[in-house]
Amino acid sequence: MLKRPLYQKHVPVTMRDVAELAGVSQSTVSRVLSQSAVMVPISPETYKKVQDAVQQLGYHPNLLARSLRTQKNAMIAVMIADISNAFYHFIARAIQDIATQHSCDVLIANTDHLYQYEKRFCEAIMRRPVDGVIMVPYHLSNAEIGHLIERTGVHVAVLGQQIDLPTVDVVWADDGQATFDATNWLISGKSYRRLAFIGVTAAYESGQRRLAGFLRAVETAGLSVDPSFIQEGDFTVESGYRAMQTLLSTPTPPDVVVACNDLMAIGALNAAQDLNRRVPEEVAIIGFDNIPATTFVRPNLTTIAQFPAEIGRQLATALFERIEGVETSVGRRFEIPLTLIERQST
Amino acid sequence: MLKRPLYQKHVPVTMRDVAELAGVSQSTVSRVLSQSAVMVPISPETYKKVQDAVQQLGYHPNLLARSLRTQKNAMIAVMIADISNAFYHFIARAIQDIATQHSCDVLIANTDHLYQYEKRFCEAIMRRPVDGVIMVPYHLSNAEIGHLIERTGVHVAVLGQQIDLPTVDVVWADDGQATFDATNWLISGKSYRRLAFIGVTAAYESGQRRLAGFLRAVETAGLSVDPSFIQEGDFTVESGYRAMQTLLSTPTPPDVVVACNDLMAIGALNAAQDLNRRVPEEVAIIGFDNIPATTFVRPNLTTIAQFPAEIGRQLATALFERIEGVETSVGRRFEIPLTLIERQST
DNA sequence: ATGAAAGCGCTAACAT
DNA sequence: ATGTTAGCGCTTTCAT
Repeated sequence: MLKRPLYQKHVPVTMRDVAELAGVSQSTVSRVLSQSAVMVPISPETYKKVQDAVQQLGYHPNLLARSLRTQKNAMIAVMIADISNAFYHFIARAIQDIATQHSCDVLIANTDHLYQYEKRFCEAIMRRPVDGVIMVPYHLSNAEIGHLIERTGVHVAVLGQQIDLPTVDVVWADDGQATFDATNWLISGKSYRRLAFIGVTAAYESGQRRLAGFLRAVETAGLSVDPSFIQEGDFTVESGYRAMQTLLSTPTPPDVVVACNDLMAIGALNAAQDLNRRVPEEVAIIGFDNIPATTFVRPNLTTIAQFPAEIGRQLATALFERIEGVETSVGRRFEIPLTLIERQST
Repeated sequence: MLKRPLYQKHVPVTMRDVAELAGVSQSTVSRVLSQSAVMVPISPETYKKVQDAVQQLGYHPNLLARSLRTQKNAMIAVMIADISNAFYHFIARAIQDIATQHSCDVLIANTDHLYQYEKRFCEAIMRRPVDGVIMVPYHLSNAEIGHLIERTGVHVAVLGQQIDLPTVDVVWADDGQATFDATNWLISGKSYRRLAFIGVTAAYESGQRRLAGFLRAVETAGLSVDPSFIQEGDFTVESGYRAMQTLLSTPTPPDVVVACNDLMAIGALNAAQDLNRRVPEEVAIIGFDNIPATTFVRPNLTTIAQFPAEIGRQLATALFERIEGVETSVGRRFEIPLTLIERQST
C-alpha cells in the first residue's frame, strides 16, 4: 500500500496562476495588485477579470518575492530589552498600532538587556533586511548602529539618551533629573534621611544617570550615603528582593529605597513585607516606570512615571516619516516628560 | 551647494562581490557558505579565499533571496493571545530558546484574544510564508488552520484542546478537570459554600471548560450557585476588578471566587482589598496559570499552575521535528499536567 | 492599455 | 573541484 502524504503537497498560488485564469499577462496582474495601478492606466474589464481571478483562487501575493525585487519589505523590527516588563508592552503596542496603519508588519526581538542578544539582533537584520528598526539599546554603540545603517540602509529610531547618529531619531527622557527631583522630594518633602538605592551595574548608562541624580540630591541636601546602601540588581523582581534583603539586614537600615525600575521596587516591597517591615512607615519605596503592577501591589507603589505608549508613538511616527521619505534631515531628539506619581509606598 | 546624503547610499554586499574579490564563481561562494559545502567537495584554498573575502567585505547572505529560492526561510511565527500576560512570556521564551538552537528566527504576534487579529495573523503568514507556526488559537477553527496549511505548506503546532487536524501537533491540559478538582477541594477541603466564578464570554472554549468543571463540582457537592455569581471578564486585571466589585455588592456575597486566570484573580483581590474585605477570611480567591505576579501580591495567590515553559518546549520541539522531517505521522497530542498550588488567598 | 523580458540575490541542477 | 545556467515570484523598464 502506497504511503500518501496526509495533505497533498501544498499548492502555492502565484501571479502566473491568476494571470492564466484571468487571461492576461502576469505583469498586468502585478500592475492591478500593486499601487502602480494608480500610475498606469488599466481598463476596467481587465481590472475586474484580475480581481475575480484573485478572489476565486484566494491568491495572496508573496511578499518575499516582492521584497527581493523592490528592496523594501513592509516590515520593521523592534528590539526591546525585556518582554516581561510591562513598560515595553506599551511601547510595542503603540508601535504595532502605527505600523498597522502603514500596512507594515512588526518583528519583535527581546534582548534581556544582554549585549550578546543586541549584537545578534543586528546580525539578524543584516541577513534579513527590514525597512526600519526601532530599538532600546542598552549596550550597542553609535558605531555599531551606524554600521548597521551603512550596510543595510535601514532607517532607525531609538529610545535612549546616549545614541547620537546623523540620521537616527532619538526619543529620550531626562531620567537623571527626574531621579534627582524625586530624591529631593523624598528628603525635603517627606523628610526621609537614610536613603538607599537599588540600581544596576555600571554597564547601563540609564542606571548610571539615575544613580548620579540620586547621589546629587543626597549630597545637595548635605546628607551622606553609606556605600552599602547602593545595591545592584538586574532589573528583575527577584534581584530587587535580594537587594532589599541585604539593605534590611544592615544594623541601621534605610528609611527609604529608590529603585531603578518598578520591577525591582516590587521585589523590594515583597522583601520588606516578608521581613515584617511596615511600608512606608518603617521603610518607604519608590520605583520607576509606572507599570500597571504598581497598583496591583499593596501598598500601591509610588513611582516616576514614564509614558511608554507616547514613547512608542513618537518612535514609530518618526521612523515612518523617514521610511516614507517625508523627513530626511539630521537626527531629531524628542524629549518625553517624566512625572512623579505619589501613591502609598512613600 | 549640492546637498549630499548624510550617509552614502548604502552598499549592499552580495555574493557576486565576494566571488569577484575571491576570484571564484558566485556559485562556488554559495557552496562554501551553505551547508551544501558538506555535500560538494571544495578545495581548501578556494574555501579559504572565499572565507577571507567574506571577512574582508563583512558579507552577510541575504536570507530573503535564499528563502525565495529554497522555499524555506529559517523562521517560525508564534501567535499568542496576550503579550502582557506573563504566562505567554514563558511560552515565548522557551520557543525562542529552541528556535535559536535550530538557527531559526522567531516572529511573535499578539492577538489580544481577538478573532480579527487571529485572522490577520493567518493572512500575514499567507503573504510572508514561514517554515512553521506555533499558535494559541482562541477563535480560529480547524478549517481555517487547515486552509493555512494547504495554502502555505507550513507546519503547525498548537496549544489548545479544541484543535484536531491531521498533521498538527497539539499540546493541551485538562483545565476542565483541574477546575473541577480545585473547586471540589475548596468545598470539601476548605469548606467554602458560597462559590462564585469569574470567567470569560462563551466564545472561549477554555473558559467554557473551566466553568463547566466549576459547575460540575458545585453540583456534585449538592450546592447551588446563584446566576449572579457567574461573572464575565476579558482576561484582564481590570475586568477581574469590576467583576469582583459586582460580586461583593450582592446582599450575601460569595465566600470564595474562582477566577479563570491569575490576572483577573489579581483584579478581584485588589477589588476586595479596596472594599476592605479580608482575604481569605471574608472572601477567598483562586486563580489559574501561576504567573509570577501571584507571589507579588499579598496575600499570595492560590492558583492552578500551568507550566508554560514546558508547554513552549513541547510545542517547539514537536514543530521542529516536523519542519526537519523527523516526524511525519498524524498529529500528536501532548498532555501537560496542571497542579494546584495553595498559597495564602484561600 | 497591455505584453515581453530583465533581474532582485540566491540555490541547485547540469556541465565540464 | 568549479563554472554556467535556470529559475524562486515578483516589479519594472521597454516595447507595442
